[in-house]
Amino acid sequence: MTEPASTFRGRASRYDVLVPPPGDGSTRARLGRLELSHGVVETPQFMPVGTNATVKALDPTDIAATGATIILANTYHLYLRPGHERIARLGGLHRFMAWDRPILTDSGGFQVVSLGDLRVIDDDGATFRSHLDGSLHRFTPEHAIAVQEALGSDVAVAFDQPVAPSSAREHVAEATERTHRWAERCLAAHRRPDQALFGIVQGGLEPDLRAASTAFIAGLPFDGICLGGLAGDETPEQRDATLEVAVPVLADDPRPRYLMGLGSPADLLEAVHRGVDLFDSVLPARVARNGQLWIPGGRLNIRNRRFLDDPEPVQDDCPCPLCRSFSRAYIAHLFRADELLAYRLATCHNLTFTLDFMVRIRAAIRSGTFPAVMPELRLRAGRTSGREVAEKSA
RNA sequence: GGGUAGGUUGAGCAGGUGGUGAGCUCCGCUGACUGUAGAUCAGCCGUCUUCGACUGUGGGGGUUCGAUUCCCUCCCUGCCCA
Repeated sequence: MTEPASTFRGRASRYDVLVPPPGDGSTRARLGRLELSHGVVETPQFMPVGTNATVKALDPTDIAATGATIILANTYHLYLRPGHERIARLGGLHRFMAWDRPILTDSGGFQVVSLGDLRVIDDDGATFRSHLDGSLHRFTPEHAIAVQEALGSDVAVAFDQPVAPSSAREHVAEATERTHRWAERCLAAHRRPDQALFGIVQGGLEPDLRAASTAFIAGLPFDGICLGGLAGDETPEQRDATLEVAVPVLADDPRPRYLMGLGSPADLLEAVHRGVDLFDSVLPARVARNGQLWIPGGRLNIRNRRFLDDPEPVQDDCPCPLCRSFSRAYIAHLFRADELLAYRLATCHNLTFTLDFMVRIRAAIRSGTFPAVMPELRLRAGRTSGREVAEKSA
C-alpha cells in the first residue's frame, strides 16, 4: 500500500486517508482507514444502530454477515437499562453483547430532541423523564462521558444539543453555543486511554453558524468530527448545502468526518461525494421491520398481496440469509403471519444491501472512478421515498 | 320432529323493543419512517359523478305516514331433547 495522504494519531485511534479527493474539485469523496481499539474500519462506512446493545432482531453473527465492521450503541438507553455500571461489572459492552469489533456510543444527545416532551434542558445539562418508568435522570457532559467510559466503547461522542433543522435561528444559535461549551467539558472529563472521543458540530442550516461551529469543534482536540443536527426535517438540497459549508472548513483536517443519522443509500452517496466518511442510521433496520426491502433501483413493500405468489428471491445476487434461501412469497407470508423470523431476515437484507452499497462506493473511490460512477450508483440506490422504481418481471 | 339462541358492510362483533344503523377490531390497500419511547404510525377500507349522494340490519309478505324494531311465512346456523 502506498503512503497515506494524511495520518491522524488520536488518543485511541488512528485515521489514514488512503485515497484523497482527486483535487480537480469533482468530488470530496475519500477513502480512509480508521483504526480503533477493537479493529479497523474502512471508510466511507455505515454503522448499523444497536441502541439497546443489540441491532434489533439480529445476533452478532448476523450483524457481521451483513458486512458491518462497527456498530453504534446508545449511552442513554444503556444507562437506563440495564445500567452502565452493571455492564462494566459484567466486563464491558463488547463482552456483554458478544460483539468484539468496534463500537461507537452515541452520547444521549439525540434523546434531547427525540424525547422532546420528556426532558428539560439548561446550561449545565438535561433532565430526562425516563420513557420506561417516568423516573427523573440528569445528564451532563461529564455524566455522558462517565457512562460511555463505563460501557467501554471504542469511540465516545460528546454530549450535545441537537435541534430540528427547521428550528428558528435564535434557537439554533443557543443550542450551538451550548454544544460548544459542553464539548469542552466532555474533553476535560474524558480519561479512558483506550477510547477515542469525537466532537459534534451543530449550527443547523444556518451557513454562518454551521461554519463557525465546524471551526470551533475542529479547533478542539477531538479524534473525529461529527456533523450533528442533520438527517432530520431538512430537504436533501438543504443538507447538501450545509455539507458544502461544513466540509470545506475541515478541508485540511486529517480526522474522520461523521454525519450522524444518515441512512438511505441515496443520501449516503451524496454525502460521501461531499466528503463524509462515516454514517449511522436506524433507517435500513427500521424500514425492514416495517416491511420495506431495498433492492437495486428501488424497494419492495413486501406486505403487498402480489408477493404471496412470487417464487423469486428478493434480490438475485444478494448473499444475505433471506435471499440465499427464501422466496418473496415466503418472507411475505412471514410478515403477514407476524412471525419473528420476518424481522430478522428483512433486517439482514437491508443492512446487507446498505453495507454492500458502501463497498461499491469504496471500490469506486479506490479505483479512481468515483465521481464518474455516481449516476450508476444513484440508480442502484433508488429513490428514498415514493413508489418503488424497480420491479422484477412477474 | 320438538325446544332454544341467533342471522348487521370480506371475517368477528357492538348497537338498535316504530322516527336518520357505515361504530369497533381483524383482514385488505396505500403512504411514512434517517445519532430507535417505532416488529411502529397515518390515511383508506358498501357503491357512486366522494366538501356530497345513494344503498344496506337473511328472503318474501303484512300492519303503518314511517319497520332493523310489530305480525305472518320461508331459508340458514349453533346448542339441547327426541
